[in-house]
Parts: sequence; C-alpha cells; structure tokens
Amino acid sequence: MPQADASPRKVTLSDIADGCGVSRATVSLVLRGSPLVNADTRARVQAEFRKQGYVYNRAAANLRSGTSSAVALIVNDLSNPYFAEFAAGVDEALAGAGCVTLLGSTGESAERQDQVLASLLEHAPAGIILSPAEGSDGAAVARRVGVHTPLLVFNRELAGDFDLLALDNRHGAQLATEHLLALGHRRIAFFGGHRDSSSCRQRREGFVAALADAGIAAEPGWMVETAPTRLEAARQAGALFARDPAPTAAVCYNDAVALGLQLGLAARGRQSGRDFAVVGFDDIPEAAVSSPPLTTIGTDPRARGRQAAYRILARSRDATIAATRTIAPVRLVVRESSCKPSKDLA
Amino acid sequence: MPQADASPRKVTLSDIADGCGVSRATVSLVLRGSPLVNADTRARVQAEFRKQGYVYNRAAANLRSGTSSAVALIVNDLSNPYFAEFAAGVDEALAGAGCVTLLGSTGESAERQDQVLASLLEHAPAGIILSPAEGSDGAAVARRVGVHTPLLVFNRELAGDFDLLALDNRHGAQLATEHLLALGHRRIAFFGGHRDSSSCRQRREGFVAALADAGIAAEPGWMVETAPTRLEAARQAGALFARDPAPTAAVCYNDAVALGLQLGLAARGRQSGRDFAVVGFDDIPEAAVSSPPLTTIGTDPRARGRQAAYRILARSRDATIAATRTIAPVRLVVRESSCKPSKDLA
DNA sequence: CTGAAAGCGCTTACAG
DNA sequence: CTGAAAGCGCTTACAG
Repeated sequence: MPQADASPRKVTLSDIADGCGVSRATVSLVLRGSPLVNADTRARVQAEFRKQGYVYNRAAANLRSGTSSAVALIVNDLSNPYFAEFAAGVDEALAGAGCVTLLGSTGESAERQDQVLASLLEHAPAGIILSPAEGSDGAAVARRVGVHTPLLVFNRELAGDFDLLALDNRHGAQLATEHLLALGHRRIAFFGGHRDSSSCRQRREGFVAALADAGIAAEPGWMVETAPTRLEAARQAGALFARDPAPTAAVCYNDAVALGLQLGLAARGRQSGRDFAVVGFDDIPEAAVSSPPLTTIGTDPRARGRQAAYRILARSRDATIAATRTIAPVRLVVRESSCKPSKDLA
Repeated sequence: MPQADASPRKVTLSDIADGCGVSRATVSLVLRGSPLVNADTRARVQAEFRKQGYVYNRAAANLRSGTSSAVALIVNDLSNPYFAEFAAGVDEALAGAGCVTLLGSTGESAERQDQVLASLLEHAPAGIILSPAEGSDGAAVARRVGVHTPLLVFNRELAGDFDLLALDNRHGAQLATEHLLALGHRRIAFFGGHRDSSSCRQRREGFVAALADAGIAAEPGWMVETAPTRLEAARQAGALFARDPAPTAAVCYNDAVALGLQLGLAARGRQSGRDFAVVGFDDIPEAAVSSPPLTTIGTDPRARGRQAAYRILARSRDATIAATRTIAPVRLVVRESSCKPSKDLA
C-alpha cells in the first residue's frame, strides 16, 4: 500500500480553524457553503484556505457522513472503442455531478470480474455500472455486490432483477438486414458474436425476423459464431465461403467483427463494397475510416454512458427507485461503400 | 452527494469482533494477514467474515494509516484510441498492485484540467499520471498538485521539474522520414499537430534532421499545422496541394491526423498508397484497418501505460526517488500499402 | 498472541 | 451564528 508523502504535513481543517481562531465545526460549515456562517467569518476562513493551501479530504468526509462521491465503472476492455466512448460519456456526466470515476476492467473473464467488483466495493462507491463479462452469473454478481450499492447493468442482460440499460439490438439488426434486402441482397449471413450472449441472441432474432418478413428463411450455415473481436472475425471469414452458393452480404454482430471481416475478405482477394456487402453494429469511430467506410447501426455510446451515469446517480440518491429496463434506440448509418446493391457486385 | 444506502446496515470490523469474541485489533490483524495471529483465531475470524458478508472499508483504513490505494489518471480524451490503450495499460498494472484507477479527462482544456486535478486531489490519490492539456502551465500544475502527491507527466513535456515519461518523438519522426526517403520520395511534407506542443516540435525536428541527412531542406510551406484530430486533418488536406509542385508524401503528426489526411485525400480524388504516401505515428489499432492500412511508428501505448503505473507506484512508496525523464523507444511499423515507392505513384 | 485506548480528518447533533 | 463533544471504520502503538 503506497504511503502518502508526509513531508511538511498536510493541512487539515483543524489547521484552518486554529489559523483564524474559529472552531472546526465552523470551518466545516464554510466548506459546504452553509448559509449559517457570518459572511465575515466565511471570508476569513476562505482566505485561510488559500493561505495554507488547504485540500479537502473527501474520503474522511464520506466516512463520517456515510456518503460516497465515486462511481465504479467496469467494462470488458477499454481498448474496445465502444467501451472507451461509453466510459468517456460516464466520466463526463459524473464529473459534472462532482463525482469521480473508479475504473475497472474484466477482459471478458467472469472470475476477474468478481475480483474487480470485490476490489472496487472496498472503496464504497455510490454505485456500480457494469458491463457483464461473457458467462457472468447474475446470482454471483448480486451476491458480491450486496444490497448496499446500486448496480446498473449495461450492454448485456444478466439473469436477475437488475437495473438495465441496453440497446435495441433486435431493431438494429432488423434495420441492417432490411437495408441489405432493399439493396437486392437475398443470400445474407449473420456474422460473429457468441450465441449465448444476450446481445448477440437479440441481434440474431432481428436478423431472422427481417428475413422472414421478406419471405426468406435464414440459412443456418450462414450464422457464423466468432469471438467479438477483429482478429477472430478475420480468421473466421472463410467460413462464409465454405459452400456454394455463398452469401453476398453479411450483417455483423458489431463493428469490430465487421472490420475484421473486411480484413478477412481482403486476405481472400475479396473486398467489401466491391464483391461483398458488410453492415456493422455500434458505429464506433473507426467505422468511418475503415476500408471502405462501414455502413452500420449507430448506438451513440457516449450518450449511453452519460445516461448510465445519470441513472446510477439517481438510484444512489434514492434507493427506493425500482430497477428498470431501459432500451436505448438505435439508427441505421449508411456510408457510401461498404454495401453495394447486389446487382453491382463483381 | 449521493448517500450510501443504509438498509440493513453495513457490517463493520466491530461486528466481526463481537461475532467471534475477539478484539477489533485482532480482526484488523487477520485482515492484513499478520503472522501474529493464532491460526485458530484467524480461521474463526475468517469464517465470521463470510458469515456476515463483511466488506473491507479501504477509505477508513487509508484515513487511519495515511496510505492511499488509488492513483489518478488524467487524459485528454478517452475516445482517442492512443489514450484508451494507455489507460487500459495503467489500469491493468494498478489492478495487479491492488490499486484502483481514478479517471479524469480534460478535453485539452487547461482550465478543465485544473478543476479535474483539484477534484481528484480531494480523493488523496497515491499519485497522479497526467497527460497535460495543450497550453498547460507547469507552474500552475505544480501549485495545484502540491508536494504531497507524486506526479508523473506523460506524453507531453511540461515546464518544470516533473517526472516525465515520453516517447522518442524525434527518433520516430526520423524513422518515418527515412522510410519515405528510402522509397524514393523527395518532396515530403510534415502534416498536422500544433507547433507549440513539445511532441509536435520534437517530431518536426526529427523530420527536418532526416531530410537534412539526405541533403534536402524542409519546405516551410509543407509544414502544415492542424489540431491533432481526424476531422481537422481531413479539412486541412488541401493545404498540401496549394502550390505546384506538391509533395508526394507526408509524415503525419499522429495516426489520427494520418487517418484524417487519408479521408481528405479521398475527398480530393486522391488515395494514399496510390498517388500519395502517408506515414502515421502511434500505431493505434485503427491504423491496421484504415484504407489502406497505415505505415506508422509503433509506440505500444498499453506498455507505456503499464510503465507509467509502475513508476508512479514506486514514487508513491518512496518519495525520495528523484524525478527522471524516461524516453520510451519507438519503432517503424511498415504496412503494405499506405506508402508506395515514389516511382510507382500514379 | 490478544485487548484497551487513541486517533486519522472530517460531520453531526446539541448547547449556548 | 459558533463551539465542545462524539463518532464514521479502521490501524497503531502500547500493555499484558
């Protein structure tokens, strides 16, 4: 445990009280802007703050008052731009509310997630925003978090009575599929993701429903599972072309997978937009600069982050607020070239 | 200030002591794995922890012992993949050391940076890792941080006696320029960044030096300033082609700028790799999937993040460690197509 | 090896 | 409007 440097000695509230001949209680009232304090006294105390270079010790205050000014944010991986954007949104909103973000990451490991939760709980956060790692056990999470800390689950569902902020996955996949259908595609794959994650399941449902509406049955051989990463997707691209006829287009689980698929296609001499159509999901910043730019489903992760922060702050202020399921809307983002009409494909 | 939910009441160390008929001191010793405690007593206490669902209150412990288990990380913008990777590295290393990451972001505003510093300091972090916002005043930062909290400046220099972790910007730009020279380019631009940032200045120096080594004088009109963002870079691409002859290649301030330049070129009917050569800096994950993939300078931001975390932990444990300047090595990452030999350009 | 007491820096009733 | 006292949940000497 690192030791705080003790040179000179930190200035405390007592030093300020002594310095201007008032009690610590009065200084504390000034600190929190109480109107009970004489304007004159207040000014003297504030001058003393500056003079001695006082720094408020929020941990001590929180301990005494039973409050907390930190919120824990646990994501799978910050290097995933979707989570980075989400985290930026959370931090932005928390900072605006005078709270600080405690960061944690699980790397998609449920075991690691349990450790991270345990570690962050020791800091007594006002609330926890959690994107569950794959294979998370809702009961284990609930047991670990206990009843004292409000928890908001985002992104993926978790079995149990949790506050949830999710995307409209089904509708998004439906929009993506309808876009490809409108361009004339009939042989469409669903590429990437793990079937047992709720988000992947919902996106697949939307995909299948949109096809069904067009009188098309989804071809099981074209529902390809991969880890939701660029690398894995690139490796699995070949699975789409194992048999003849092959699909002419794919709705991808997310943008990372779509970008990986583009790479995998290139490795096989194909090119998305020229001889294969690709639609992503998330609209991460990379989607706009990929080769070619990616048509995708916009989810506005930064706004989702802000939304999550507001929600958890509200719950931490009023523990009687019931858990709710919020489904955030999504929209189709069409970019010039990752999807061509099927008739224009080489 | 959110209130911690008080339903049931949190289990404290006293509850455990009462529960198994020992003193609080003994429980505290068990908590910290002291060998002084009888194995039997320890087992009884640990059973009681589980039975009552005890959660350690680290803030209280830190207050009493004058330690801290949090490190503050302040970046400009998490949605910049370079910082996201860096943050992931910091968090990984801190978690491994039993510490937690307090996140802050400045959005490149020195004023906001001062607020964020003030807010995070109230949580008494064991140390601060800061990427200074553009236009930061070293003296102001030093004044705000005070003498009690070790500070590590990364990425950009800040006037004053600070612990610094920076990249070998000069060498990186030199490598990039030499690569273009080796491909036969002679009219090479330096594109993007703000001249007053130390990193940009150093990269420009390396660029100019490499050209000089090849007997070429840098053309002032081809040193183009932009904000270090994709969007601004895309907007300014035209500046390279304002006069005849135009450059055939550009060393970019960073990958974000390089990706923006690629977009800007495309908007002008040009294409990097086909009729213009582009080299980036950072090797963010996007570089590998851009159109075409980007030749760039690898800086391994995640490893830099880990390095920063280790450094600040060491300083927080031993305040007598002197401030040092660490310059991390960089390397050229050649990707197939963003740079063509000049003779192959259309 | 274990316990009683003091104290970290703050806030909170309660008097005055 | 201000002060003296108690206490948040822990750790730290100091006795025994």
